[in-house]
Amino acid sequence: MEHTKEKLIDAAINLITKQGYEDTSVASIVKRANVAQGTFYLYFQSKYDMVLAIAKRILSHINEKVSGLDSSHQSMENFLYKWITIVYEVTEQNRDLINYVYSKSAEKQRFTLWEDIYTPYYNWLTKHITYYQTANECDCEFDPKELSMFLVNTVEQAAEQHFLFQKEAKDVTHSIRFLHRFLVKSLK
Amino acid sequence: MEHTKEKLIDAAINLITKQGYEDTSVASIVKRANVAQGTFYLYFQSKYDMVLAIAKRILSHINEKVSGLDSSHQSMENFLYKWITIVYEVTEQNRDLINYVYSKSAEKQRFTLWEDIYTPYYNWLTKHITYYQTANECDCEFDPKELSMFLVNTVEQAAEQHFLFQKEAKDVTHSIRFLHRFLVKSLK
Amino acid sequence: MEHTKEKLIDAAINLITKQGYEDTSVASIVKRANVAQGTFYLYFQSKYDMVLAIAKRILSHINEKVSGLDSSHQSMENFLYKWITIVYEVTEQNRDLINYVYSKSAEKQRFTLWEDIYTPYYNWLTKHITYYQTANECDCEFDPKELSMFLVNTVEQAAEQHFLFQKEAKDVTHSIRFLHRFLVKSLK
Amino acid sequence: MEHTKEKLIDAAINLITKQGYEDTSVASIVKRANVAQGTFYLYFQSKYDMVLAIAKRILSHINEKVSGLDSSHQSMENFLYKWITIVYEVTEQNRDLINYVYSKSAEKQRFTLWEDIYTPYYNWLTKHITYYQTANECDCEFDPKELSMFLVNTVEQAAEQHFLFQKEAKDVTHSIRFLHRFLVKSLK
DNA sequence: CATGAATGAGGATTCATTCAT
DNA sequence: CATGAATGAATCCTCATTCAT
Repeated sequence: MEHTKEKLIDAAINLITKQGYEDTSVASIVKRANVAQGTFYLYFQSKYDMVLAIAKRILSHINEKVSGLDSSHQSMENFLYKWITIVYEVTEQNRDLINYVYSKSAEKQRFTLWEDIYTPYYNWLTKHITYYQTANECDCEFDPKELSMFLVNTVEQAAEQHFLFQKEAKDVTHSIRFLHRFLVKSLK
Repeated sequence: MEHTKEKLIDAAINLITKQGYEDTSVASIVKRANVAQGTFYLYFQSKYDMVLAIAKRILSHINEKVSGLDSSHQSMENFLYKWITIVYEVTEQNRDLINYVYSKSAEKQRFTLWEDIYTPYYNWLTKHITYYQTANECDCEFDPKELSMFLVNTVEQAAEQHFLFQKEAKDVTHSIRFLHRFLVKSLK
Repeated sequence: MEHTKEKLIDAAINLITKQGYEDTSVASIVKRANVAQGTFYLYFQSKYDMVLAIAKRILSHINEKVSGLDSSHQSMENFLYKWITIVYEVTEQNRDLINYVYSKSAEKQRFTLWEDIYTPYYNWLTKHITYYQTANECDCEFDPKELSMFLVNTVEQAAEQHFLFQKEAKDVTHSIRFLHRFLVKSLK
Repeated sequence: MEHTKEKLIDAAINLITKQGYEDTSVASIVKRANVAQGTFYLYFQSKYDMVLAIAKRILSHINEKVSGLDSSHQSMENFLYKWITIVYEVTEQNRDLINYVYSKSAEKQRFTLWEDIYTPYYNWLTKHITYYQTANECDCEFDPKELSMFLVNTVEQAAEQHFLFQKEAKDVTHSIRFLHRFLVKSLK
């Protein structure tokens, strides 16, 4: 038995993924979740508030998957490859959602919130990059924090691009290898 | 005396840049342009149709700036630096607009239009990359077309990221240099 | 305390009867019903959808009145006279509405709906005509179904005509008698 | 070379016949007539004014066709058959237009105009009915004027009905014969 | 916790009509 | 006679949110 809040989030993710945020009404979300209109506001202060909840869930999803990755037991190349693969997986599942959250984040007022959510992710990568720099597997001239942000954005962007244009029919593996090779060359 | 269509586009860019697409009503656009509500539909079939007009204008703006760049008279490193600088400039001016157009392009139905608009840009870069590969200034193992798309997206994404987080107060030059160094390492 | 949907239908009938369908805005309907604009769409999918609801109500109104008529207990002449009288009564009450529904029914796409609504009425009359043909009170050479449709339309049309031109000031009884005599002569 | 006014009327009839009056914009009429928007108001005071012009044209069309019919040279049965046939022809050509004009006539303010237009038609039929009553071919107990109006409306209504429901696929001749037989029985 | 009817401001779009050229 | 850009009120409809039960 699922909790009502979970049902709402699931319904929302499902619909937003299909139709985008603006085209997904609260009415359609509650309908899909099989609860009453008013119930929505028992769990979220507003429609936007719900997006934050979703963003948190996605990020925790990423964190979960990513927490298995450990720099101390493998080369940077391997680490990178595994991480890229994970990002592609998560992106495929949350494509439009991520897309929306990005675009919405441009609204200055709410921007800080989004930043807060992403910061742990950046920190996680920074930690590992620092490790590889210490281990001399990664070019030390890059600032680890700057590099982390750049990498997170670039990999996500490449993944989005891949799934958006997927009619090009190049398979995921090809796309991942291209990206991996490109990044490794720079990082070494 | 400006033409009415131009007045409308100017007003729209102005407002969308400030508030985003969804939060900019046709009413506010015509008000800012000082024309009647109906006049809008003399020049655009719909609100969405206008975004396309704007997108075309931005792209032609980019094309204009970029057409001065020539691979035959300079090294790849220089070429890349100048191109990145241009992208940063244009992005600063059209930040939220570009952001919106991206997010909207995720809607599959309208996707082709967007692709049509971007294709010449990809082609332009592909041409120059091929040149540098021939001249042995660029790693030949990358597929030029794939590489072009990746670079366009990555550079735009980096620029957007920079201006979005600009409170970090790192100056543009720093950000551009970081990106340039990263890309050059891979491409060589 | 009246149900909201009834309030809306009442307001709509009232206004459409006075001003016609196209000149009656949803805004004026909700204003007259004393509910909010959005409430309208809680009960009808569209303005047109409402007309169907009204049409159904009128037809059920007719059916109610007409269901008391029974061919087995009276001559065809009496039956016809009573039926005509009922049609005149209902027409007087719903004149412009009926008029509108007819004209709108000309739109092919929505035509079937209208047909569905009217069919039971045709069937009802067909049944009684068949009875009178069997009883040899009605000319058997007419196809009962064809005749029913013709009669329904002719009687309604005559009633409409009467109330439209009523400044001619001929009284209803006169008009009904004329029609009755004309039809009876043919049917026998 | 057609006169501009004629071009406009032709375009209007064409479009209204296809889509109905309310769904036919002045813009679409002038477009089809290949003239400028403003030109429309050189020939008609308003959109409604144009409908009157059209109504006149249809009626004169009917008059033209009908003027060939003469009661003195043929039996009432023949006369009636020929007249009904003409009404069916004209109705087929002007179906939706007639439909609209009827429904619009319900608006009281403009009603007189429409009556004025139809009166000559009623008079024409009244004249011939009187003739046949004198010649003892037609039941003298019917008031000729009342009868004329009834017949005009009934025949037009039957014709409209026929073409509206034409999927029933009964051919025109069948429908005309049914009507003819019905009316003749009464009139004799 | 849950309901769902009601709200009403706000949105995009249409269109008959005008008027300066 | 003809043009066609401009008008702006009016229309239908949507939707996030509230609140009495």
